[in-house]
Amino acid sequence: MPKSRPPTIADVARHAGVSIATVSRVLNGTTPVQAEKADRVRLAMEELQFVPRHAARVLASKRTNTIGLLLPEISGAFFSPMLKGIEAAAHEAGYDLLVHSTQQVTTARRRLGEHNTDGLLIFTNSLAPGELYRLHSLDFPVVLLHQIPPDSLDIPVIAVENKDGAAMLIKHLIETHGRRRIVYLRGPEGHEDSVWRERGYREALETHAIAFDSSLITSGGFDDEEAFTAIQRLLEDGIDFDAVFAGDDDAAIGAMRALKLAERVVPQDVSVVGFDDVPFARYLSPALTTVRAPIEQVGREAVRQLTRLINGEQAEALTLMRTELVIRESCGCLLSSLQKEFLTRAGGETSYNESL
Amino acid sequence: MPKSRPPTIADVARHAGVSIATVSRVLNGTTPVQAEKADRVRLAMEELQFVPRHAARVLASKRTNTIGLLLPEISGAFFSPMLKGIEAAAHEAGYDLLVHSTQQVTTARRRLGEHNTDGLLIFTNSLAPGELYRLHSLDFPVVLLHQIPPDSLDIPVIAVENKDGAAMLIKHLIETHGRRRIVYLRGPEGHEDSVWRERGYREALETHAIAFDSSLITSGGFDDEEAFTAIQRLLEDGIDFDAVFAGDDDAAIGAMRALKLAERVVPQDVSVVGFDDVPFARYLSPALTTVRAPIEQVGREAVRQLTRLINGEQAEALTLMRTELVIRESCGCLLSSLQKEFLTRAGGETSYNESL
DNA sequence: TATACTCTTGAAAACGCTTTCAGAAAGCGT
DNA sequence: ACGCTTTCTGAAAGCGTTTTCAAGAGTATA
Repeated sequence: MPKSRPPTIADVARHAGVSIATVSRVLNGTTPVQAEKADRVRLAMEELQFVPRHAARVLASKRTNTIGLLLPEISGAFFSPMLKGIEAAAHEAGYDLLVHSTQQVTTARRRLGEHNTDGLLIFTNSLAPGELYRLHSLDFPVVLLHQIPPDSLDIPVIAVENKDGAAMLIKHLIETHGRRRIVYLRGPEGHEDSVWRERGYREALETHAIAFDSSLITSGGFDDEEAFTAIQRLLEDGIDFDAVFAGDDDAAIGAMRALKLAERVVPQDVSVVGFDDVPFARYLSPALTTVRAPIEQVGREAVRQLTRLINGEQAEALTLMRTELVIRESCGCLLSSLQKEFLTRAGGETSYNESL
Repeated sequence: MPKSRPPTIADVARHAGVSIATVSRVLNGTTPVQAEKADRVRLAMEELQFVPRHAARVLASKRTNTIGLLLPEISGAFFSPMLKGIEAAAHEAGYDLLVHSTQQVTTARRRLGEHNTDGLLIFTNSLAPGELYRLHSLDFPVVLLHQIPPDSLDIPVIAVENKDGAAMLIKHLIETHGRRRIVYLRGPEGHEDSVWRERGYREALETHAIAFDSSLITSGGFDDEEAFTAIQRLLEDGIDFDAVFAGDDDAAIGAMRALKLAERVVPQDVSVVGFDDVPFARYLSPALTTVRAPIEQVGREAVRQLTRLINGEQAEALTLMRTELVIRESCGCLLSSLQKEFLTRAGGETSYNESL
């Protein structure tokens, strides 16, 4: 047995006594094949342990059956559910998933594009605009996640209802807890989500005739460390505030840490709310009040729109996934009896009165 | 301009006045090319916006420059840092990353293997043994993460020092906090990590001459829900215990929840410790004492070993990454003053005495 | 019985690169 | 000048599929 190279379609054909074209046909089900022959082919494939070479199929058929995912970095609690949704949906649609993170120097890296994928999912600003233009001009299927396309290029976008979510949150803080001086911890520069959350924030303020105070806006960077220092700075500067709307849940953690360190009790002294409702949000203490963004769904929906594009169908220009207010404790609500005890202040100070 | 198909190497060659072989050579740097010609080629590539088709290269060169990652499911706090390490290392080594989760029915799915990757990273038991045998018999590069190969096949393994980590943890519980009836929440059936952690647990018990009590061992499934019900069952059954060693941090969360619900205070009544030190561990309250597993490093190391295998070099048969004890509060240690207040029991019962 | 279809099938032409192979050009020692 | 290397280059042969295209075998129609 000198010939130990993996079997090809030709080997299968010989073994089954048919032509390679026929093997290809039973492989792809493109054209009917006489039942008995098809069985012989299948048997031969089984016996030879034949696995078609992906590259050859791609080269011949011009379809990669692969979609690419581009993201700025792999981190934060947000990432995992999104990837889960994307992977699952891609799988179901029969696509493989190629993942690239662009946090590192992209120079000289084999890029994701027409040459190795059928379409691209692009998260936030993980791709240079130039490349985006190039792909667009090629009519290459692309879907943006949490990012509006530059120059209103007609590229489908999937995002969550940031503005509404933020507005609900702020409204709750104002109406239920009487907060009026609410800090907004903005996300990273140029981040779409952050911009819309700020609009929701302002809208809610306006509704309640509370003047916008720019000294209450600072950057928290969707990151717990950054949020931590941001709140510390506010405290040092003696800025007066009674609530913090963190740009996302990760930032909320940082905010809570800074407040605890400064002996400001959450939620009695200061309410803290986040955004996303990542898995650990409910396990913080106090449990984080936040807005649930259907992260996994966003991933699934993105794949759905992308496959449409790939199939030459029309895709939704903008898909906004509904967000939902998740009220827990960090705003001041809903202290379950078993956790209330932990919240009672040591020195016997005013213990919190359940507001619901 | 009727010809709008993407340019091929032939177009570039024509445009630069050289043969396609030469273009290929400047593309890959395989053979020296006259400087002036090389420049012409590069210029032509630039002008035509030439991007080599991945499939064609793979087909011709038999190298995919892609590695595959197979995992049971995308979830848990553990996942994200591991993927981060893998992606980064793969990127640095010049490989693309194909991700497959096998949580769903794998039937009829285009699989990962020789036909579309140069090597595979296999996490826990995300691959049927039969397929593993097949790949091994083909000498296909494979590295296992957190899983010992069946029948001691010579497949490299990357794992963390589970036994030592667990032993350190249990030792700490016994020596520093005087715990003697320590529950062990085992991970999912057949999970390698879990087995070794149990060995560490037993070893530590033995060292301190504490008899092993099988009624203290139950399954927590590396999952917060499962751990929750497991602890509840223990409580209902009236099993007496003063500490819980959760199989991992996710399970620790579930355990803490169940204990709180049963009004057993952590860490005063019961110490709880986890394993992994996932990002949120420090933010739980009380902050989780656990063992730090260098998850991201595991990912990087796995890629390193895999690329060795791909390059025909020898790989390390077993790489055990060092673990490190992370002492926080849930064992009973280190109550920072600002969090102590939250731990004081409501009814004015014995407040905890700092043990450090 | 001839005519026109409908089904199946195989031969062969792509698909876009890499890589061997041999030859041309250039450099070198004598 | 003469052979001998050493460099560089192009022609052409794959790589393993899919996909025409045309033809053969039946079947139904006339």
